Amino acid sequence: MGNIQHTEDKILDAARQVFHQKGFNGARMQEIADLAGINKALLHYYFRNKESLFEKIFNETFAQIASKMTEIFLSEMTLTSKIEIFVNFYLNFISRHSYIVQFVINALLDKPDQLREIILKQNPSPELLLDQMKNQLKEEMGLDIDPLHIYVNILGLVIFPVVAKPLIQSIFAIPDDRMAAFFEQRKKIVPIFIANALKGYEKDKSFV
Amino acid sequence: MGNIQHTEDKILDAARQVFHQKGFNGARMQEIADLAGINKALLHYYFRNKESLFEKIFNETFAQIASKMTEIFLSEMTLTSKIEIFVNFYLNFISRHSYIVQFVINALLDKPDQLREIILKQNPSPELLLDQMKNQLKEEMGLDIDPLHIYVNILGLVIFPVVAKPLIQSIFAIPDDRMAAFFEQRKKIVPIFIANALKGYEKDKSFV
DNA sequence: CATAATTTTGACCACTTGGTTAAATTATTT
DNA sequence: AAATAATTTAACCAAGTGGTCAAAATTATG
Repeated sequence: MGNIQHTEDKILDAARQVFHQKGFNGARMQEIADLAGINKALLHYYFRNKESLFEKIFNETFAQIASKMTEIFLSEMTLTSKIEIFVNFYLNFISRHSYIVQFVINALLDKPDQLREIILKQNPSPELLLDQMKNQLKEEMGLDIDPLHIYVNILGLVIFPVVAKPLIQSIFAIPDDRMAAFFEQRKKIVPIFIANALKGYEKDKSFV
Repeated sequence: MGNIQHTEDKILDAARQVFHQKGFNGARMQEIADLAGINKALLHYYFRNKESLFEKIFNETFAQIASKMTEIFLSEMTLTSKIEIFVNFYLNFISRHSYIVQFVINALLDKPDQLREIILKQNPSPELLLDQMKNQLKEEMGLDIDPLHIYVNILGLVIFPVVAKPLIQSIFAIPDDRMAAFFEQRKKIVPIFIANALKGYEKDKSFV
């Protein structure tokens, strides 16, 4: 029947799939059109250009992963629990949608300046996240560390392995099944790793 | 004059610069030629195509960072010292050559399959690195953990922040000088973070 | 010096790609 | 039903890109 909702959704579904798999540069407008079962001109009828279509997909994707992070870290739990839940959730999420991490990192490296603008528009509440973590570090563990370090460390431990996976597999010649087991182990090892690390810092000494 | 060494080196210098800054897809053969002060046809006279030129640059770049890592971790020191030295060296190295990390990650995401082949040709000694770390974990700390986790954790803590830098800066609206200070702090915080983490694991309990 | 080999160049080509245009089809309004 | 608006299509275009080729310039060789 060619109502708008129908066509626009088909386009967004197709664009999501292609952008996620191939990134901005690798994606072809023709491929998105084909996948949506429409003409390339119609694609430009609905979305002015590649940039704007990409921006839409990037926004929803980024919001998807950022919102869960915000939800967990703004909830009412001990910091240790939050970290354990966060790590578990993301390692699970990532193992089912590994392309999403690669998609975001790829976009990040490809067009950091455009992303800056895009992300600023989303306007989440980053200060809240920092304050909350800072308080919990101080009150629950007696630590005076810039909370940004902790966030960055957590994310590095979770995200980096996914990005580096192909490299690691090549270098150490690890078969797929052992690699899957490796990522499974990380759900146990990483939260302990972080908890230990925090426990070990000298109390009441500033690291900022 | 026009001896081979001269022209070929000029090409490689130009290619290195352009590939490092813009990655494989972003690089233009014309730009490399211009930067080398030669004709585009001459570029193809010396290097069959873009792929082979890129491969050459990637190889030397990757070897450059991998060799230092091998050197440190195969040396005769306690594991704790190695980690501290490694983290310090790489945070310094990266702060002066941040594009190199981005270049490798970018290549990794862009063409993981080609990289697999390229890296396999380099044939370093990854098993040695694993064995050495495994022994030191066991003998110096009484830990029975897959050493790969530790390497991945270390690299994640060092590399991820560099890749995510623009994202972090946007989200938390951090000015350049505070960001530089942040990376400076990491030289102190990260080695402690890792050392604490390892110290905290229960002795003689297997985590593999 | 003449001839061959090597290096360098300008012009050119095939192909990809994001984007446009004018016409055709379908839906909506009067 | 006629006119107007919205949606869809086929054909086309301009710019960019990696790569080629034949000829010219330079260098090496007998």
